[in-house]
Amino acid sequence: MSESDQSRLLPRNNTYAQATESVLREMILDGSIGPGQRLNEVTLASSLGISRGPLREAIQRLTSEGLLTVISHRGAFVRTFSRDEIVELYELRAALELHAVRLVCARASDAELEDLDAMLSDTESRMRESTGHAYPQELDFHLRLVLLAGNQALMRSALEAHRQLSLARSMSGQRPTRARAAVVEHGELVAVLRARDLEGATALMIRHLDHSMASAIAVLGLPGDEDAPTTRSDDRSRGADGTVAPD
Amino acid sequence: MSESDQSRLLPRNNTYAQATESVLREMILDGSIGPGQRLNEVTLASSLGISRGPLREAIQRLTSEGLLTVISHRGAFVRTFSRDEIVELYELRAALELHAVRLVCARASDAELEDLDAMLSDTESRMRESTGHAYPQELDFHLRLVLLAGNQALMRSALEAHRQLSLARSMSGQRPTRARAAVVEHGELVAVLRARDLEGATALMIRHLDHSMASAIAVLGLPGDEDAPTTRSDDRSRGADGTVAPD
DNA sequence: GAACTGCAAACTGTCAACAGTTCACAGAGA
DNA sequence: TCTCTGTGAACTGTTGACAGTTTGCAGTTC
Repeated sequence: MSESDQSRLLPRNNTYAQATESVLREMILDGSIGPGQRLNEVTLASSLGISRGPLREAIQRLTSEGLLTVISHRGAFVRTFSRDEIVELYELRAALELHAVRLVCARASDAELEDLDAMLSDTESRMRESTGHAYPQELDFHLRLVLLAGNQALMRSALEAHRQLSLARSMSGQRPTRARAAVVEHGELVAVLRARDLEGATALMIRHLDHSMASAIAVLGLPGDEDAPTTRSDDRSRGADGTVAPD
Repeated sequence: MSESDQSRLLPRNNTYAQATESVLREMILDGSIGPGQRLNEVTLASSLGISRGPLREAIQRLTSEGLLTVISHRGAFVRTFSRDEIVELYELRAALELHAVRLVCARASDAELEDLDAMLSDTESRMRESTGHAYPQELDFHLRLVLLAGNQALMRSALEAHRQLSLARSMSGQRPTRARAAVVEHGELVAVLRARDLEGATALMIRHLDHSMASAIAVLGLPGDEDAPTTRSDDRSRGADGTVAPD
């Protein structure tokens, strides 16, 4: 956990509740608060330098975003995901991103697709010179693709699904293994998109998501159909840098 | 506004905040609080017999559901929709429901599809004997279809999109005009689904959603690409029974 | 008459205290 | 030794009051 929590929260967001929502989301996604862990309202509020009111509002928002689970009179817990829930999220992504592919194929300008391609090459070169597990977290390739579809409602849903999956992946302490393969598949997808080949793009996207899902589930060690991991408090088994498998 | 607001809120939900969320959502969707109208926290809280805390939590939740818009230091407003936003929501529905069609076609049992068909006939007969604008609001045909896909994440997104469109439709005081046509198209869709004709079902769904969107936009009188209607307070132009165009 | 300034009322954002529930542990009983 | 019950600490849900912002209006100036 970075020690900037006590610092001024309001330069960007003009309300403690909004600022707290951002800070909390970050803490959850980067693993500062591990999956299954409970959020103690009075401790957390005082450590953030605010009172429980704005904190509770932030918790409500993150709950409807699917990052927290709150049980009445018992508290808010960082959400954990069963194998089935992860499959469902990938199915949701397929629904959204396959439609995004259709829209992009029909609407995006050549220049926009070229930008996407350039961004991808940039990622690739940065991955080559780094140790391999530094994946740019800023804005995922898939989210950029959805952004190109030019539909805010679609983007919002996609972002939510991605955040949930990012949290789900953080349930394992594993290093990413599929980053390079994913980038290659992204490249293929952009190529067929630039050729306006909708059928090809659709097929590639389906295969890509299947690979990604298989990798995620394997990494999480959830082979069977077992139930959701129960709420284990104090499991802070993740790495310090917060990078998790992309995609 | 029904006068049950002051009555006990907690039989079903065990928290005032949860109960208030349900009550407020209903009030928004049935038009008790018109689109664009502002929610006065102290007035509303006292009329619900609670304090501002739980009310504010409910407001946060409905905001992230897309039914309210809150502006810092100015208040929460029932959301209004521009033409473009409605188009976006229909596009989102297309993404979700076309995928649902694929899943249902592959997974749903014959018995489940038969149930869906029976439900439809029931709706049809009830529509025939009523005056025509009483459409069963309980659970829309499309949502039942998504439910059959057996994916909670998908269902959640679809439900949210439907609620937003339901609110959008309530912006006009018009009676529904397309209910009968919609039911017919639903019947055709179920027929091809029962034949496991994925291509046919997809085509029908696309056409059906296009019709539905065109009707919604026409009814709302938003022909051009004009901006979002600005926040008009005190526009209570809707009918009293809360029924709005289906679909 | 129009535009600007300053003030007051109304309202939202935040806080600290109270109330009700949950949970863990100690002690009694079998 | 094990199970059950009761009690108290810890925590969440709710409340009422305080603080800061917005907004409309009155008064002033040009």
